[in-house]
Amino acid sequence: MTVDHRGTRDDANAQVTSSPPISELPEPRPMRADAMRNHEKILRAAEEIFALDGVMVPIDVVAERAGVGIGTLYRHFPTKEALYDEIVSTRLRALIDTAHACEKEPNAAEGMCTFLHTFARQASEKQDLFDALGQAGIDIKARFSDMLNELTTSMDTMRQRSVDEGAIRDDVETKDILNLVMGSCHAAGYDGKSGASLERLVDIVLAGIKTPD
Amino acid sequence: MTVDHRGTRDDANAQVTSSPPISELPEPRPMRADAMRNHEKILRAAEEIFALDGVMVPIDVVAERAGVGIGTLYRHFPTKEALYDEIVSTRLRALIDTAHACEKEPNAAEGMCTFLHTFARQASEKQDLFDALGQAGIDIKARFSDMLNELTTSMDTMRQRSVDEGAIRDDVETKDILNLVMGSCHAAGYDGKSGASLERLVDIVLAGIKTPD
DNA sequence: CTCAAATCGGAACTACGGTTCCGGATACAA
DNA sequence: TTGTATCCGGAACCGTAGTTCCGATTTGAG
Repeated sequence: MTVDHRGTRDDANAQVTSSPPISELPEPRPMRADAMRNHEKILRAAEEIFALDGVMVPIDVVAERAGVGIGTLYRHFPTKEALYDEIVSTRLRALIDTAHACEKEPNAAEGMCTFLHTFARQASEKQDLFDALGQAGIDIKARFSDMLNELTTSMDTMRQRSVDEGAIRDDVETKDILNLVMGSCHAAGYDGKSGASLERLVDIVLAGIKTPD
Repeated sequence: MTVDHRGTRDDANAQVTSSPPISELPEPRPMRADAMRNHEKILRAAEEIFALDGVMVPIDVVAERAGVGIGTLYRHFPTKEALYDEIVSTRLRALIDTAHACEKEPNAAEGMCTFLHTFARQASEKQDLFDALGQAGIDIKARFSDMLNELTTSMDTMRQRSVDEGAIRDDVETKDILNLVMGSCHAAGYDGKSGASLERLVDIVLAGIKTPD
């Protein structure tokens, strides 16, 4: 916790050696071929492992899976969290895009339905996403607060429009819906076969929030 | 993980010194007054702290709160998990009793409703209970598997009877309901004020599982 | 009051996960 | 081919949390 997260490492700066105020772009050199290859390998390994085991996996497991040493991993990502950020924010971004797409659906309630199903599937397939969204406490959420805001804002648009349509009740908050769906993911997750049952659970939530009678 | 959990300590055995087969109760001596007092203090402190902060609190925090040293704590409970067990199983027991009581309700669906509300309130007030029920993975659940079984069995009776009454849909599993309600607790928990909103969330779940139309 | 048994307290040990450091290997420009 | 800037690997280091150990203290029977 409370990590600095700034250039203690040679990330991609430290170019200018003398004459400070020259504002030319000093072409930071492309990165060696093997380094680039390793960067990719690490990213891919992290993606798989985080998806399967969540945030809690020891960092060296990722390194091993990628087939590189720990030192190498840390050369490319200054912190475990930095690596984690990379993966999760990509996934969050995709989710946000989906949300924006669903917003455009003429029938708001239908858009919401579509989105929640996608959301649930994503969260239950990618353990790391699930962790970021629910489990792990304040600190990890704070890290993605901007994206999280964008997501809930988008969801809230859908929700409000659905309420206006008279499709869902007006006394449910967006965050509630989100957490209810997370509950579904949790339930489905422990079964192993997260297939059909997840769909069913999300439908239950949808049934629960729709306008009575 | 994988703790022995058996008498590496002087818990309350080690009585017979010679002549093994004498089956008299060798009165293990009542425990000194101060020891008994400390035992109580530890239990009370653990109850409060676990309720507030969950399973993750360092053990020495509990000791400090109880006003005893770590050594003393370990004299009374051979393991952090042992202490944790004590607290959680008490709470689980109470929950099970409630479940059995609700089972007796003539109107099954109503009983279920009552139970779920109690359940939700308990889980959101006692962080440790919440942890044991949901969060923390396999290992911690295994520890309470017997009680958990008793609980879900009782719930399943209610559920089945409600289905027979035609009150709730027949394609929802008990565990699903449980996890949905846990989702509600999670949602309510982060607000701080877990009061009214929790009630509402549980009602949403109930609305979701009731027979359509 | 006296003393041994029981108990206390916390320093020290262990295990584990994140991070740093640096000698050795490698890529690639000249 | 050669030289060096860059990169690699993993041993070592640090902080955290659980647990053990043992000298100091306290209880309570005689």
